[in-house]
Formats: sequence, C-alpha cells, structure tokens
Amino acid sequence: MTSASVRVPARQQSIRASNLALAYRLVLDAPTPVSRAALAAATGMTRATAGALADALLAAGLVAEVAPPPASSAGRPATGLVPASTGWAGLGLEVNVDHLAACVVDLTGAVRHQVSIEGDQRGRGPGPVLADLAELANRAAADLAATGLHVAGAAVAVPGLVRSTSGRVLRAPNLDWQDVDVVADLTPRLPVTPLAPAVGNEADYAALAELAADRGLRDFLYVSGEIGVGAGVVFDRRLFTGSRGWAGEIGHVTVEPGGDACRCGARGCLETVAGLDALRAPTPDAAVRAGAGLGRAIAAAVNLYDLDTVVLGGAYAGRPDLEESVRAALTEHVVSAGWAPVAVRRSGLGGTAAAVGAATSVVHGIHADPAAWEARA
Amino acid sequence: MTSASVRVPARQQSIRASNLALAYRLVLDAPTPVSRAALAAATGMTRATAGALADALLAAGLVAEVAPPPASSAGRPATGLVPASTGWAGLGLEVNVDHLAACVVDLTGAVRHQVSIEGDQRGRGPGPVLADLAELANRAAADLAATGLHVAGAAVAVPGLVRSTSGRVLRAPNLDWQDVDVVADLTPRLPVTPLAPAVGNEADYAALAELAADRGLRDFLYVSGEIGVGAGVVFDRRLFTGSRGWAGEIGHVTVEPGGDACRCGARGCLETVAGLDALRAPTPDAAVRAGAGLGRAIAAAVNLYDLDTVVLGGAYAGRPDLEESVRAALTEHVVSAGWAPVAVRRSGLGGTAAAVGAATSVVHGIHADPAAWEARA
DNA sequence: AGGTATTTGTATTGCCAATGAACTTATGAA
DNA sequence: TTCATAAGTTCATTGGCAATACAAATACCT
Repeated sequence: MTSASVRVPARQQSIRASNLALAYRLVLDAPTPVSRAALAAATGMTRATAGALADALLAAGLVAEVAPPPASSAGRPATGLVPASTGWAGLGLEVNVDHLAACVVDLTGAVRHQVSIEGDQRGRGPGPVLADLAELANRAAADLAATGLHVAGAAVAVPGLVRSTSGRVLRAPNLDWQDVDVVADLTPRLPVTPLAPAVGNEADYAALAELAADRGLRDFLYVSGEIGVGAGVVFDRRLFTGSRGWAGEIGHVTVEPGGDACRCGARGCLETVAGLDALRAPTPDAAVRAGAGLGRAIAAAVNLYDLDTVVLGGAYAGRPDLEESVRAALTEHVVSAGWAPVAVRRSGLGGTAAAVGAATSVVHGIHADPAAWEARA
Repeated sequence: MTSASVRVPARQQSIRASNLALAYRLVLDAPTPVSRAALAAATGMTRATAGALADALLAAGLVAEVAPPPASSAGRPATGLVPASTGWAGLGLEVNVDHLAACVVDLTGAVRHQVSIEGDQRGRGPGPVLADLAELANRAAADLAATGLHVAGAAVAVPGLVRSTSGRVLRAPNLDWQDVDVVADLTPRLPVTPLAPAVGNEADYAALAELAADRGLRDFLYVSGEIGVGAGVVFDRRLFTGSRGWAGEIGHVTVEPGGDACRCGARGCLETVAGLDALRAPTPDAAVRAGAGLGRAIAAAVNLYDLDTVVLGGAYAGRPDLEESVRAALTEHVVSAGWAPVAVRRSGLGGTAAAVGAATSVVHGIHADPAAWEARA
C-alpha cells in the first residue's frame, strides 16, 4: 500500500498497459454501458485503438458485452461494455476485537459473499484466531465456485500497525498482538494458491469500503471508533498510507494535555476520551469529552491534510451527537472552513466494513493494472 | 502544486518523455558525472537508447559533457554528463512580514543570485509590496544575463493560503491580505515573458529548499515558525499539498484546549503559544508553553502523516530548547517512536529559504519534464 | 420499399521509439 | 604492435498508436 518509485524505463508495453488501464477505468466508472466509440471519444484515442483495447479486456474476462440499447438515434447501435461480474474476485478478511469476517467482492465492486463470526478475540493468541479466519476464508471460497468467481487475491484487515512490505503486524494492542507474521501463518491455509495475502490497517480498509460505496467521495478522512481509534485517509480516490504505511494514527493525538494515561504511555490521547472503553464509561461528562476531543483531533487532521469530507465509522456511526460535536469543532478550528466548509457524515456501512474494504483493495489492484491479468484469464 | 488526474492516453512520445525524464533524473542525482553506458546500465535501457536520450538532453541544453576522467581501467573512456550550469534557471520570489527576497537557482540546484530587502510589509497593501518585489525580480534578471542564464519561470512564496489553480492569495492574515490576485498583478511586471508565476505557501517552498539542501531527506515535516506557524510536508521527495494546496496548516491545531484566543477565532491554537509574538512575550513560561505546544502539534502531524524526520525552520531554527521539547514530545506521543525514532533537527538555511525553495520549484518543473523544454533550447 | 445520412466497428498503412546485434572508437595491457 | 575491453553509434526489427479507408447496422426521408 506504499508507493515505491522504481527506475524502470518505459517500453512499448508500458504505454499499452497504461492505456488498457485507462480504458478499463472508464468502463468501471461509467454509470451505463460504454461503447468502443465512446471509449475513443472520451480518451482521444482512435476508434481502432479503443476497439483493440476493448477486445483485450474482453479476452481477459475483465469486461463483458451487453446487448445494445433500444437505439434512440441514427447510426449503427453501440455494443456496450460493462465490468464483468464473473471471473476474478477479491477475498477480504478481517480480524477485529469482537469478530472475524470474510467477504468476496467481484470486479463490479459488488459484495457477493459475506460471513462473520462474533466473539471476543482478545487474549486468544494469533494462532487460533488466524486458524478460524482461514476456515472462514475457505468456506467463502467453496461457496464461490458455483457462482463463476475465482479468488484473485486476499487482503487481511487488522486493528494495528502493519509493516506493509512484509505483512508483519508490528502491534495490535487491542488484540494483544505483537510482531505477528500473518502472511506466513495464513498463506498456506488460504484458498488463493500462489499469492500471499496483503495485510493492512483496519481503518485504511474501511476507508476503501466507504470510497467504493459512495462514488462522490474523492478526498476524505475516515475515522474508525473501536476500542482503539484509527483513521484512513483517501486522496484523489487513493489510499494515503504514508511512507511506511502508518499514516492516520489519530488515536494518539493529544486532545487533553496532561489528561488520563493511555495504554501507549502518553497522556490525553484521543483514545482515552473517545475510544470505546471511554464511550461506555458511566461518567456523566463522557459524551461531552469524547465529542470535544474527537472534534479537536479531527480538526487537526483536516488542517494538516486539507480535506473536505469526514466520515465517522465504527461505533461513531451510531452517534449523531458526536457528529454534531465534530461539525462544530471543524467550523471553529479549521482555517479554511469559512469559505470551504467541511462535510461530516456517519458511515452507512456495518461493522464489517474493513473486510469489504480489504476485498475491494484486491479488486482495485486488478482495476489499476488490467494488463497484468491478461495472461491469467 | 496539486495533482490532477487527467485522462489522456499514452502515446509514443509519452514513453520518450518518461525515459528522458528518467535519464535526466539519474544525471541530476548522481554524485559524479554519468556516462551514457552507465545510464543504460542503471535503467536497463540499451546503450543505443541511452545515447539517444543523452544527445537529446545535450541538445536541449539541460546537461553538459565533461572531459573523461584519467582512465583507470581498460576500454574506451567514458564521456561524463553533468547537469548544465548555464541555460535555464528558476526565479524565486518571497513576500514575508519583515522582508522581500528574490533569488535565482540554476539547473544544478545552485543559488546563483540572491537579493533581499528588510522592512515591515504589514499594512502597506499588496500593490506597493508587489511593485517592490517586481523591481527586485527585474534587478535579479538583469544581473543574470552576463552569466549565461535565462529565467525559465518564476514562483512566489507568500505566508498564507493560496488557491493553487489561479494563484490567488485567499488569506495572508499576517500581511493583512485577503483575496489578492498576485498573478494578475505581477505577470506584466516580471522578466519572464510568456509564463505566469506560480504562487504558493511560504512553508511549502521552504520545505523544498530544505529538500534541495539535504540529499538524504525523503519524507519529512518542515515547520516554519514566523508570526504565523506553517508547515510543509514532503513525501518521496515531492511536496504534499493536499487536494486544494492547503495542507500543513499546523498553526491552528489546538494545543491548549480553551486557551488564549487566536486571530482565527478559535482558542488554544499552536500559533497563540508558538508564533513569533508569543515567543517574544515576556511571560516566564512562554518558552515552556511554546515547546510543549509545538511538540504536541508536531507529534500529531507525525502520527497522522507517518514521517520519520522533522525540520524546524524560521525562528525555530535558532532555538535549541524548542528542538529538545519537540524531541521529547515525539518520543512520548508518537506511536511508532518506540521502534522507529523520529529525527529532529533545525534548519541550516537562512531567512530566505522560501525564496530559494520557490526558485527550486521552477527548476524541479524542468527536471520533472525535460521533454517539454526541448523545443525552447 | 428503397436510398441516404449517420454512427459503430474493423482492416491497412505509416510513424515513432525502443530493442538487439553488429560495428567503430579509444584506451590499457601483453 | 597486437589483443582485450569498454564506450558509443548505426541499422534492421518489433510493438503500439494514428490516420485513413472500408464494412456494418440502424434511422430518417421520400
């Protein structure tokens, strides 16, 4: 999930790969079927080129042809192209404090399968948890065969910090995990034979799910309120992960200087006032402190990142009062709010958004580089 | 300075432009002269291709050939390529609260000319200030002719928020500017005939200057302590500006909830405890509050952005005590600090870093797209 | 019903930039 | 002086797109 600038020269295939991705992107983003001619018109390619690329996408099984519409005007009717709803699909897995989840998303972005099991995962240790997760994954893959879908890859969402290069979970404090090699543990047990699963942060993947659910989103902050508080940042419809993949650690932004001690060793972290444990506390001012703290932390993030939208997810999704606090804080603290107001809303996705986002991230990988998937059709 | 994803198909020239930039980049980054063969070896291109690209760069006046070294081993000696020190140069301009500055940076990144005038610019109004700035720019350009340099473009650093698409300064509170069209005012008065100047934030440009001065930097936060407090964020050696160019507004991150009133209308902003006015205040705890506040705000930025280096600039550059406070705060508050410590240091550049950075940004534009400058050789 | 206009999609040719192999140039070492 | 080695150049080949011409399928007009 990090960007590495490689020094490889562009070849002729680079340009084809790039144009194939461009054509595919247009088909994916269009609300209605796209003709080869429309593809050419939208990009500036000739119809010949657009046609060749369309044929390649068809041959790769990444798009499908649909019958032409009733034909409104003169001229030969266009055969439309739409994202394929069979073929490759992404497998998303989620480990969370109180549940495990698996889901499958196809190339259209539709969730085709979803299973989850409730249950506290704290203190069970990574081994048994990942074994259960693998079983969930295999059950999902088995159900899939009948639908004409094949798992192209898998991604695992974890509530913690991950070394993105290796897929090693450095710390997941709320699971009591430390330095867990999820990839090594999971790879042999998954239904995706050749490819190791990607491992990423739960909030990052949930942000991707949010992005997929709302085509209008472009640049936003997704804040996930669970036992811990994390955030995913999306810019230009792409996940922003920082240089090492640890961006969005909003949970330990100081919102009450000298405040309560946090598990991380510092004082006054957002997590101490707006984590689930604090939200559930019986003290009368808990909601007020959570709202104010969350507002200040999110305002800091918006000032630093320059975003125009905030989505509240996880436990925050059910708290309109927090939405109001955040909105008020943003109006007060964000410099540009005067002439460019920041939109705030609660997520409409359920508790397994991260699993959906993880599956979506696999699909995004295919969307971004269709040329790599031509051979495997 | 913002990224717009355009839907233009790749053509054959795209690949040439890309490879030309790749070759140029290698020449620019190499500590010693680079041969055509080394270029080929480093990129994987054939010697034929590398040679053709090298010739193109030479013809465009972007690189120069140097005599081969004393020849250590067998074989035909290599003719080295180095960045050209004549030809195109970038003009950087800076408007600040207490000075105006202009400077010229050549393609090697060297500062070839620098002038500044001290004097309080507050309350003078944009017109007279920009007139003085234009005079400074013209003086710089006139001195330039003798050195074989030509101004390729100009960039203006301003302590405020800029609409990057239009170059309009939305707000520069410490200059008392509001909605000033710097581009329209400056363009006809500048020595760069066809091109309108870019306009950007002072801290962003200063960060670029820091980047140019230290080849080891890749991902860092540059914090500029002036009357206002701003920050520039650099990822993968590229400026991160957010979707609208307003990223890095650290000055209004809340560090003392319910604290002193800020000019922006909120309370407890970083600027109220660590802006220049607060630093100069005679109260005994001013330094302590500034250090603690700055530390908390920077820790928030590092947690949110995932950075491994912080550079303190502007007035902070002369304050070792603040450096210590920041270091302590990062150790306490940054989640990943335990296993990936964050480096903190003070900038070695002077008060006109932003002007240098602005000029550098123009040069970066040429570095990034040499093909666009082939015709104008 | 038949011709024309219009639009979609396909086939052919030419161009551009990179590749690969052969060739030339310039040096050190035997 | 000759050979080995490495740098740089030349030339035919290849992959991909542009441009153009052509075939196919429909609506509209008479």
